[in-house]
Amino acid sequence: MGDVFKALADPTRRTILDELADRDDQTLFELCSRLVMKHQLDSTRQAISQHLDVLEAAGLIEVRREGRYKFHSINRGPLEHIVDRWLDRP
Amino acid sequence: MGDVFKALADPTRRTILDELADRDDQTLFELCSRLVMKHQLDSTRQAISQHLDVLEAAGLIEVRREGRYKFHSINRGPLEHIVDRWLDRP
DNA sequence: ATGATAGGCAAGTAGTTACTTGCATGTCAA
DNA sequence: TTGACATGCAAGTAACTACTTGCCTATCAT
Repeated sequence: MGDVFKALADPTRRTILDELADRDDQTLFELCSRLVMKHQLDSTRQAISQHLDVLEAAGLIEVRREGRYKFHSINRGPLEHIVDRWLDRP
Repeated sequence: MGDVFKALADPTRRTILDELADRDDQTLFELCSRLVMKHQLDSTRQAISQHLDVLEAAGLIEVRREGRYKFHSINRGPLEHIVDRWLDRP
């Protein structure tokens, strides 16, 4: 199991989460083009793919295969209470 | 201004925040000994000092000088809403 | 003043991380 | 089956990060 904080440490990965929060169930190519268009990112497909691996290992995204496509969705679970250890809220 | 997520990416820094959440207003030496005692950490003074610099740059701790002492306290402000961009809660 | 204490500065090192590069696998449409 | 498309794998590189090491400054008690 990957480290959620380490996964969030990279700005590109946070932008990927932004994009997936806006639109679920995107393929790698979809993500790449939308990251270029909307977020002014110009990473290669392989770079994005590796970021997705890190995010998946941290449990921050979930994956669904269908034929040659692989759809990625955000999983907000790990985000819910990661900072609660330092906060005094219920 | 430092990156809050990057500051949180290191386990030692998170432990430092744990310790400061438990007891505010600690000097560097106090922190070092308590990290050894309570958290099984054995980092050097310089290592801890550099971690404190990162945490301060990220706004996660605040500092108060008094003579030759420097007191460190946790600042929970930056922690409050860092994940809200991906969550749909009020 | 002198020594002890608390902390600061900075260069160097080992390990990690993001990214690239090139090729391979798997799926589908024609 | 063939070619195009979507993704996977893996070795290499450049930059970064945590940590060390050695010395320096500042404050205080005696």
